[in-house]
Amino acid sequence: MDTELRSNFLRTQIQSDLDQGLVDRVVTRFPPEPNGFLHIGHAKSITVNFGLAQQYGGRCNLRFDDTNPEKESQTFIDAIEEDVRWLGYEWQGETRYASSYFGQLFDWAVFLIDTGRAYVCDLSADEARTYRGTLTEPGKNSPYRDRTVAENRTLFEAMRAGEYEDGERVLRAKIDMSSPNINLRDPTLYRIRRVTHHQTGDDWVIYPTYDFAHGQEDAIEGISHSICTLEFEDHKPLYDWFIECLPVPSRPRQYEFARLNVNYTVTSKRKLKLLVDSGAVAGWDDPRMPTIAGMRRRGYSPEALRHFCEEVGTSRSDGVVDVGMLESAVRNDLNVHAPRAMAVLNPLALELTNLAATEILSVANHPADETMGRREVTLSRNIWIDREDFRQEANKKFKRLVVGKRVRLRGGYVIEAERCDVDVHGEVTKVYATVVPQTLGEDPDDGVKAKGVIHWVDQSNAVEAEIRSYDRLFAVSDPSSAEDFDQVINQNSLTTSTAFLEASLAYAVPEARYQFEREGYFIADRYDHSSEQPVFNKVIGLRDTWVTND
RNA sequence: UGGGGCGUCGCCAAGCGGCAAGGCAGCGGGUUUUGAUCCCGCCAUUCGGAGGUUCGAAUCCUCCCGCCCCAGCCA
Repeated sequence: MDTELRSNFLRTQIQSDLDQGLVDRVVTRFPPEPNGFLHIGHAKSITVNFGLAQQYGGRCNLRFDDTNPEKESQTFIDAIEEDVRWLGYEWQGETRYASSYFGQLFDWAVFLIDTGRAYVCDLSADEARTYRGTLTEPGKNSPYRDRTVAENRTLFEAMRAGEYEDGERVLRAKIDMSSPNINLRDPTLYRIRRVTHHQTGDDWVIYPTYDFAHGQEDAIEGISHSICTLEFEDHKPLYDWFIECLPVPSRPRQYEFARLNVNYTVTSKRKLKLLVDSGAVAGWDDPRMPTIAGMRRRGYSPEALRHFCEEVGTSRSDGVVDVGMLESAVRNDLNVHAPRAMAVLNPLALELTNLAATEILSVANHPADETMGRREVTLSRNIWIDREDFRQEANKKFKRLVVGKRVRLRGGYVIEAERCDVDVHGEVTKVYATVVPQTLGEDPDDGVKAKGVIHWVDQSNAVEAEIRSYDRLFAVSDPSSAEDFDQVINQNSLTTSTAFLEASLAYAVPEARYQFEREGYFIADRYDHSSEQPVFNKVIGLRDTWVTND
């Protein structure tokens, strides 16, 4: 699956910067906060940042933006690193942490104080909000705004030394309380938080805010293009203000793109956490979750995800991508890479009354790729077929087995149904059929061709397996607009059943993907599958254009 | 009613003054031992709207309309 690189504003910008000699090397970074698992929106950001670096021969860093220890943890750091690698990317050098720059950031805060550009403010959070004004009214200066440099230094050192309670004081930039851009109304640079940090332990009781940290982190790492999402555009003047006021080692530039939205799913860490905490799903990596770990367990491949992100494009206009586009990318990849096998999910017994002895058939593992080889499949007198593939009578549109009619057993013979057993409820319990001789690889001599092809599994060595079929987690296209998740969650998003697999599938390893012919794509569960107790997750069904009107 | 963005086919999205790419979905037809795949064809005289500049505008200018973001000591 070749992915054409299409033009977008970021590539145009970078190409221009390179051509004009504004930058000599592209350096990007993927900067997640370790407060949850990565989701499809992050996958987009990852492909954008690592992809750009790759395309232009540059580098991309992985940096944890860990400036708010309250919600962060090592667990998330580990999961995120694994996700990035699994997606197929390797970052430059060691993993970076905003927290490893805390010392430098503190010194720069002092520099701002010394140059009269920052002050310690004693206003409470509520008071500060009042002073900030509103969208249409300017704010008022804090009564602490004109403290002397000396006083500010003393107070800020005392904040660091832990002499004040959480929230008692903050360090703020002195910019413009009447700016129409609220981010410039003396934003907070440091706040007091007596929280043990997952990286720095109890070294600090004050932590820098995102605004004061991010640009400087970029400058320290020599980031040339700091790419983020649209909602940070209003922060750019502040980002630039710090870069210009501080003796930073480089001059990074921020660029913003529209975040990825996909219908029938949510891409908000807060909402995903809600799903996990409420027990609506089994965890962050539940196959129904739009997290990278969830999609991995579901059976989506890194290639499919990368291709999807490229196909969707990167622009500055908000939009909602149809989940069908993601599914298309998944099917596309699986169609090419997944070996075929047979499994019967809804078994109905069928006896081949004229089959004398068990035969061994050679079946191709892929209809269009002979390099995937062939496998041997046994055919015995008793086999399983799918209940949906048999009818006592049907119209001409039905291309499966009907009493008195013929179908071909995939990879095997054409058979003809003679009769069937029916129980007291009218349900078919067993089908009897005969093998039409001389039909291995050729049509019947009598000219009566098979109506279609059905899959089957030999009863004599069938492997029993648990099948977990997934449907979309939400019943509505825009679940994020709902006030209450309970209203929009699809209560039947998981269905478990037992299936019979062809014998060769007993050797499937965890995370191996197959197409169970005519059923869909399946993956051996990463955690629960074993040869003794096979467990397969349904990745996605085959495209189905069959109109059920017969 | 302040500031910042965005509006090109049902959904994404190229295009950057020279006469509307591509993908997804959809619709026809062909091939097929998967109702899959594959193949062929169709699918915006028109770019939120109205004016204007120009030989020529989706691309430039003006006004209007619609949608998104910002008032965390979150990121």
